[in-house]
Amino acid sequence: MKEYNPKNLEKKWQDIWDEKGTFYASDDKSKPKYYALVEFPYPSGQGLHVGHPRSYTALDVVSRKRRLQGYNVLYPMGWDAFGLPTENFAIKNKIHPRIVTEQNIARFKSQLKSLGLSFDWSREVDTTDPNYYKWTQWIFLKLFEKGLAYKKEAAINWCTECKVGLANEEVVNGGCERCGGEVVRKIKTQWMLKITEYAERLIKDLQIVDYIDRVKIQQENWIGRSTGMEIDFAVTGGQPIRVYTTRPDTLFGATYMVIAPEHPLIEELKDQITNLDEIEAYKEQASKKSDFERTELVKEKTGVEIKGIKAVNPATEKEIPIFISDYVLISYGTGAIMAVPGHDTRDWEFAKKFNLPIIEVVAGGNVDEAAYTDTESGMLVNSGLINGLDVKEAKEKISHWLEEKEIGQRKINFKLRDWVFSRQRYWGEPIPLVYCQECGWVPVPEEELPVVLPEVESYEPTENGESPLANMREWVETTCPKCGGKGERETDTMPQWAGSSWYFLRYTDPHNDKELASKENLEYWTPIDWYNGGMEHTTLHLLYSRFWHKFLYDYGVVPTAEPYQKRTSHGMILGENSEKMSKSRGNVVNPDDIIEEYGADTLRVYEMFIGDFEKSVPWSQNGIKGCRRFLDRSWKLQSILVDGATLSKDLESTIHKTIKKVSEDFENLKFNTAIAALMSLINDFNGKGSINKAEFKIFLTLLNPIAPHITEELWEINGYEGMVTDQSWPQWDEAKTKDDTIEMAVQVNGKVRGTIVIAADASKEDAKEKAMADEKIAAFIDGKSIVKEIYVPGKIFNIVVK
RNA sequence: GCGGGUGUGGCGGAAUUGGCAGACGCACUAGACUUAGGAUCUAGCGCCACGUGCGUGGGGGUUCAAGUCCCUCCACCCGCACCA
Repeated sequence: MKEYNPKNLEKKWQDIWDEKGTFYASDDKSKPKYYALVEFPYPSGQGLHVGHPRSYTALDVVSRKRRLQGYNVLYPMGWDAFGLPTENFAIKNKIHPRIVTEQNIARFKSQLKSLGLSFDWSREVDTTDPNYYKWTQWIFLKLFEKGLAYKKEAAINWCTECKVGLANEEVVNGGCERCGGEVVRKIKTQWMLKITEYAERLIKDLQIVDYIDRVKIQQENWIGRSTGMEIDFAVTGGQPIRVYTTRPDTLFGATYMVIAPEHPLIEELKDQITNLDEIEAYKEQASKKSDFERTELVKEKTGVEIKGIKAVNPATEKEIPIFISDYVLISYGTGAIMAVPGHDTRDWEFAKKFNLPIIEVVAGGNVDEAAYTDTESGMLVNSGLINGLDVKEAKEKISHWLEEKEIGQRKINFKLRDWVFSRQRYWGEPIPLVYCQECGWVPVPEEELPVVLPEVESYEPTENGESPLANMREWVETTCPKCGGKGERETDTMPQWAGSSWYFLRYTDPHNDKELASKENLEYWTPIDWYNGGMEHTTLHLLYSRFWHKFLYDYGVVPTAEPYQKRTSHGMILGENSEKMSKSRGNVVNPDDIIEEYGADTLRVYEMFIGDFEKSVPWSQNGIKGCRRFLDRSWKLQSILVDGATLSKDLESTIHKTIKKVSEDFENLKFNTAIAALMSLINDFNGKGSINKAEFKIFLTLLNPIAPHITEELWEINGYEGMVTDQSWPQWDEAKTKDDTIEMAVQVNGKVRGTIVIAADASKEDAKEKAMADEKIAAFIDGKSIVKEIYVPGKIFNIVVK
């Protein structure tokens, strides 16, 4: 028997698969299709992380199994290659981001190939390829055409030292990550996409897809639909302030108002405000904080009363003070709230600090101690016309009253905000618009796409916060496509999310230069049958891509309302010390090293066996060794291999059970227990001392999706016909998975006191007879009287005694 | 803070969804083989006070029966919109 040498045999099979195009999806549409998708990676300079293969191997297992089941499988891979780290690396090392990207992709690709993943490499896509981003730009133009892209002022993080716009991640403790300089929020006009227009459908259509619950819940909460009221509060000497509240029932308890520091009211009423200096100083301070910092409850509430103006509570008709405070965000609701300290925790804390009156309007708690926020029980008090009602009734009645008086209207609100789509960066898709003094923003004609990124020497940020492209006057200055006059190109680029919002469509027809993909191919391949990816993409990537897909559906480009039929999520792989793997922690494991030492099959088995697929799990070098041992034992089965075309009697039932277990576990992300079942099967083979060819064949086929190289090799050297990839998935006979006799636990007063061997369908009488015959069990019953007997056939027999 | 999630041996985990807690693997211990062992094989392996004992983050409850259901408390992890 040859030795198991993964290094040689894995390369051998990878070359064979490549040469034969074994895993190319066919465009022959007569076969049933299966589209499996994993998130394409950002090809970072660090190379592949051991976390990547967890997801990729999982759906590789599913894809390989589907092929054996006769499906035409599309399992593609590509590169989400625009992005900040590449650009920063390029600036720092004076290499063009194009070159950096190419190098990183080459590295990633060779690493992925060495894992033996069954990707269809003929359909590889790269978001930075002009032939690809042509269509990203095309989609943007369609969004623009339909009025879903618009310009709006929005805040960016601005480093006052480097004079650069920063990503949130580049802001560390309020300072610039690179220079430590002060970071403020600077207002810039930015392109926005109206994802909020799709908010309702993005929630509703979660009902028609099969996503794991926590993904659905997180998306729903992120979209944050709430029903409430907008209510106008009169202001002395000015226009009324409109607030949004989900608790109109507490209106009588509103003892002051708070507006966000950015609220336009301050500008409007600045002539009447007597402490404008103080207000401006507070605004200045607030501009330095992110929304996240501002809403943290742990910190002390801050704010300033706006002196010189007052609001009037429309229910009590009392004058109440108006504050500005940074705990109210301009981006949610109307940017102003009615504060009800008795029944909102944040308002309560603010009221305590500024000594404002707290009025109880829902009885049930103690508003001197804490805000009473319960909406289930509790009755309205101190509330005029709604006294004595419960919260639900009160909401209805006060809403009606406000509508009649025309000072309030019902309003559905979303936490979801529109998508800030501009970046002042070089390494992204140019936004294909031209600004003309005469015509305004004009789209670049479709036939002129792609608008290619200009190749230049310097892509460093500009002094004033504009994109690096703004310095490239030759590129910027153009003619207006509409009137032919002078025009200037938009110099902001798209965020990295753009390219990843539709990449899965391109895989169906990656070389098409007429459309983003042909109708026939989209009809055949979409929707994606199974999409696996990280939980960290649940609220952004997943939502953005669903939004684009729905837009394309409305536009008539794609045939389905939802892109992904099924979505699952894998847990993170942590370092051996249970902390997140990172260079700075020094706990990074490089998959190349594992493949070098143990082989790709061992790494694949390990990543699938390591633990519950959906949970995060620490890396373990010892665990790797155990998985290599499993493959060694699989290899050594050859030494006990004998002839035989049918399953031997004593292994038949075990094998059928294992086929069932493995088949089902692969469908349910339970790769760990599937592998455990295969390990047990090996133990059974070794226990018996021999394995025949029919049995070995099934074993190899079951193991193949997880460990494809070793199984092909064993298939070949033991004289089986063809390749494992040409076989069909084994079937199990349900009848043969059922045991005739079982060992049943017998309990006395709920505690197991012994077991009996009994027919699976035995009667209670049989069970009792057997149980009483058992000395140990009998001893526990002896001298006591039987009160109750619970017999659950096939499961348990419990005797209750007194 | 808001939203989501997770707590089971020394470790990763399993448990047909209310029915024998600890499958499978790692680590460890003993033995075999061996010139050798970080190889291989065999056996053992939750805890202790060794009992009709205890045990699934803590406390309480429902049930003949609870890791699983209910209440409550605690700890940890992930996301928070310009990282991908």
